[in-house]
Amino acid sequence: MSTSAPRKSRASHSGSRMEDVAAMAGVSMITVSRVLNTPDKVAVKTRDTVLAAIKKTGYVPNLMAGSLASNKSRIIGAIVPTIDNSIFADTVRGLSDTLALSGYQLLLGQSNYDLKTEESLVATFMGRRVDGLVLTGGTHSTLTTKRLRQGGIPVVQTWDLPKKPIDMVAGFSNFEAGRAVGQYLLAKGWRKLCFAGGPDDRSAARLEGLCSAVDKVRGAKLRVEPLPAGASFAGGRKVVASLLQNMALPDAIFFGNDALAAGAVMECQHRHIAVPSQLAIFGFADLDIAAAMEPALSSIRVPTRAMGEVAANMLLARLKGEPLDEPVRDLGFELMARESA
Amino acid sequence: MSTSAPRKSRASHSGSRMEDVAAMAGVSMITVSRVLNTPDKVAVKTRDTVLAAIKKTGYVPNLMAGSLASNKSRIIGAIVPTIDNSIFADTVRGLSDTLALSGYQLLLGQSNYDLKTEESLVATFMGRRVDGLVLTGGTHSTLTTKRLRQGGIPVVQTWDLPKKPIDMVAGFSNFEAGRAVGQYLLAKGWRKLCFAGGPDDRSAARLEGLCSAVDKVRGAKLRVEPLPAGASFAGGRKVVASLLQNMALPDAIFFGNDALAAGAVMECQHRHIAVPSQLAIFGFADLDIAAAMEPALSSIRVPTRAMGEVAANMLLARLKGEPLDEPVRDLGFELMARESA
DNA sequence: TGCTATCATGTTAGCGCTAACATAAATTCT
DNA sequence: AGAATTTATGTTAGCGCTAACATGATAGCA
Repeated sequence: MSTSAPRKSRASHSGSRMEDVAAMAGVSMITVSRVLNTPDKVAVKTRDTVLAAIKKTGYVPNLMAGSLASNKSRIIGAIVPTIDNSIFADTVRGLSDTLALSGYQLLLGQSNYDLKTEESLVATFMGRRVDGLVLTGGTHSTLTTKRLRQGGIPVVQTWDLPKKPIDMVAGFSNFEAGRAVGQYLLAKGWRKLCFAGGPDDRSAARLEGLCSAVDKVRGAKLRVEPLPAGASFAGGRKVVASLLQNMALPDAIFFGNDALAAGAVMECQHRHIAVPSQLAIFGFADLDIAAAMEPALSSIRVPTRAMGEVAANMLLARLKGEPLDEPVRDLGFELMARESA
Repeated sequence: MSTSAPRKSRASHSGSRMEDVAAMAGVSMITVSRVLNTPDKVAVKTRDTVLAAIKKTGYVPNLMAGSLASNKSRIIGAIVPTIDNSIFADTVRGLSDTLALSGYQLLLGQSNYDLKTEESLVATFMGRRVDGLVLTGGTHSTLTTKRLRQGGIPVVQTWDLPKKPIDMVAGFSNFEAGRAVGQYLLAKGWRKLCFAGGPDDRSAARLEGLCSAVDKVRGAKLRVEPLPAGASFAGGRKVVASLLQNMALPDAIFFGNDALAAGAVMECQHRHIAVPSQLAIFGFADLDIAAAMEPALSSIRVPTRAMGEVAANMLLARLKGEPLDEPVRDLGFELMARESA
């Protein structure tokens, strides 16, 4: 019989607490805690009594209190430029699925391609004591980088291969991807190339790669068509339309995204421009639509989901204290040569 | 001069704590707390001193500790079937953006269309003491419903109009959407209709609506082509191919998703089936591609992003203690009549 | 000028849980 | 059998912060 003191002042909304369960089961609080966290360390009989008490009281453990006491939140923060872009969504899904298997939750933030926003998200996430952090890309504000280097929590950068990683990396080389596309298009004989992509640093890296290929071939020219962030079919159509209007139709366009590229193909069909003979179109990310449409879209297949999974596994390994053989993993990409280029 | 006792035993990884900042600024901890949470209640001069101390120490407040003490987490939980479907991604984005404006973060969970998974996510989220919860759809396990009704936290259901809402709703009627499509297709003279959609309850509601329209018209027939969850262009192509193979091509198909519908259109183009004269195709969700493709896809425009925004605002209002005039909001839908049907 | 209202800050007492150490009981070993 | 180990449970002391109340200083008003 225990003297369970009734709840004092500041009552929370919540129902029963661990104390109530412990009282009902006739054990101490720590035993209840152990039943929940390390059941193996509790005798089967005791465990069953406690479990019964939990069920009876409808006890829901307060994980925030647990996190504070143990200094482990079981939350991983992830920051993506935007979630309404299916390519990042796939990475988030890979992350979320893998983390869920180990009982971790995902706190999601969107930077909207803005380093300042990312900076404040990182600060908030650190304040919430996330156990780990996943970032998109390799470019961050100096404050962000500094905080993360000092913070002592594991960090994975994805979607690129930064030269000076903060900690771990699960990505691929945007530069090499751009170069591969350049070499491919040039090998096919096209000389007037066009790059139509967003303003972010990963697009920039692909553009650099493309440039490096173009620079190697005499007579090859490159035009850059800057696009706002956020890919859309309509955007792709517009690019073709405006290029045509300016009498500046190139031989081939490398888009920052398959949605843009697909839109461009649609515009070409509308205007009876033959793809690829009159205009070759190359996409990026190898979305579902790329292989499904006609003409099928040539594209770069990127390990979208794998980056999320690998990032999650790297974090989990680190959190378990396992040594990591390879903190920087290049997951590669694949050039999918199809009909459109 | 304050006697700042050095940190005792169980040291956490973290840097400075509120105590250190308070000591440096020569004030009590609660003043630091107020500078952070209710700056208006602190004299400007004191505030500046404290702010300077915060900057100097690089103090990052431990939000978990704050949450525990105040019983407010500033975290909203959201559960979607899957994030890699752009339609839910839009809702998540609306949520996240709106919540961020008020300093709330989003804890994201994926149910994979499984009520048991949803149930355990709800339990975890409640354990984390989220301040509010956003659910997709109106069908949940009885335990989930019970827990949420008792839990006392604000809940918003989205993407449907449940008959017995748990709490608040920001959705639209899938039944009415299905019926609207049925009436539209029938009015155009098509009689052999086909429904190709997923197994979830919202698809089911649309199918019911479609049925109710079909039942009213003599000679109208409906065939159901069950599809796995998860829309894809390739899936849409397959539907047409298999229907054709079985010599069972209907007059019109209502798909559960624009990606499926777009795939179907592509397959028709491939097989030289005229759309809509030989086969009408109707999509759902009015994704970007619907208006951009050719023939443009008829579809149901759904307030994807708005549902997220409205859900967020409902939660925020409730958390501020403002009374809510309309706990159930039907955000409607719009039938976009284009070329494909 | 005295008396109340307002503002600025401080003190006390937890929020609900777990780490670390302590103890008691059951087991193994020599 | 007695010491050394293992297993099962308990006790103590916080994790880092904020609510609630208390206090002292300043301003407002007749």
